[in-house]
Amino acid sequence: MSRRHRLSRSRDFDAVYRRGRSFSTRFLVLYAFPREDDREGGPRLGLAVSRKLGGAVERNRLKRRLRAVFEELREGLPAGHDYVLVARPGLAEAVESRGFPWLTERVADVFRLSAGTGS
RNA sequence: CGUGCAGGCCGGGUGACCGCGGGCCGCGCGAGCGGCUCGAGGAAAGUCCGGACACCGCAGGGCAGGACGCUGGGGAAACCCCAGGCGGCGAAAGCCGACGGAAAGUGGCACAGAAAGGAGACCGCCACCGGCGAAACUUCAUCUCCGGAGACGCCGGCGGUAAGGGUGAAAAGGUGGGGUAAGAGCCCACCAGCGUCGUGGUGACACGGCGGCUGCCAAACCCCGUCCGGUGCAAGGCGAACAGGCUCCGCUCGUAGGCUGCCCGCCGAGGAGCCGGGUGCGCCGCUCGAGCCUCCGGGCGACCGGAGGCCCAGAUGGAUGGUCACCUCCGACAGAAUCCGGCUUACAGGCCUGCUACGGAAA
RNA sequence: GCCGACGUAGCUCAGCUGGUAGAGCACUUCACUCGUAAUGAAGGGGUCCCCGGUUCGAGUCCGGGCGUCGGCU
Repeated sequence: MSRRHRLSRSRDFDAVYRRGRSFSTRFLVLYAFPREDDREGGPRLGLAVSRKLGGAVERNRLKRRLRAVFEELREGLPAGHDYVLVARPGLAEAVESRGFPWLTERVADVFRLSAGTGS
């Protein structure tokens, strides 16, 4: 997942949080926001994994897996959108016990929610 | 071989496909593409010590404050390491120890207890003096009666003592003997501690002789010795962006203010507050360093010296992942953010070397 | 990443120079009331965050660990 598909600036995060819509499930919260200046570029993702989720190793591993999932799903997402995916407590343990395909499904769920409302 | 102890090391590997960050080279005006190569740890952690480095205009002196504390050595330094001493634990190998000074001063030792440290004593014990005492006892005088003195007991006085006394964490060196009216390092032997002299050792200290007489607490204040300016890469530098108004203090009397707390000393023309506006970005610092590996030499060792070789993460929303296969069952703690040296804490499993005692086996 | 503060009863906090832990609210019981509240009286409740060390003795002093909350771009 290259840099052009990530959110890289604090102001981008602020914009998504403040002006985007949010969708939540048991383990994930997704903020979605359509960019105004660039409607043709690919979707971009930012991640938020707080220290409540665990230590640095655990949080890094979780972020890698979420990026891998995003990479799989990216083709099916609408262009010109910025997303911030927030992990909720318990997600890391759930992934450890239920495996990567389960995580892929959960992320797909929350993205379907955002697509369903149409933005 | 098993248990125990010490030291050192590893802490997933191989292959396939799809991906990520840095550097170099090539192509392209450019976004980028292709190739090669490198890409987390022994603790990267906690941020507990010590530095390097940077800024605070120059860091100057003193006080205050803080840190450390057996000896010698190593090291840039250290709440670090090595060797040794002393003390404690263990059957041993070995392990642990903030381990200067209580004979400089101040202070504390609750409750209990007579007393918690320079007071000398509440009870008790003992000598002497005085008074009282029915009988018995000893002795003097006596023919006998009567009587005197002693001993003993009680009371009072003046002294001597610290052996003993419910207590307490701790009781004025300990144990035994002599000695005495009763006692006491008063004297003696041994032991513990202190001082001093001698010998050995660089030294801590050890051993021996002599001497006097002895509580504990400095992780209580403190004394002595050594060391320390503060802040921290969110330090700091360059660029980009914004650069308006009001109020108060002061203007060269070195005053306002600054140089971490105070004083001296120095600098000294701007300083403080409120509202508004901008930034919330790019580049540098940023990784070659008290560096790593091998060999040789010195040293018990920490370590030092020399030669040769190597380049070993530099991200900036933050890079190692996903899917598989095999290795009989693959697994602990855990992720660089300026960089080093240490300490401490966490850690499945496994390997190597040496040592000790006990058990077993073989020769 | 760097720097700092705190942890004591169910809650909010005291506890100075080490001597055996308290206050307010809350809780329980009783009294007062027809009943409740308020008030009054009595009472219960603590690994002083954890592990070591110094000391005769540690909530207090000294190390180490854990947790919580702040500040700095």
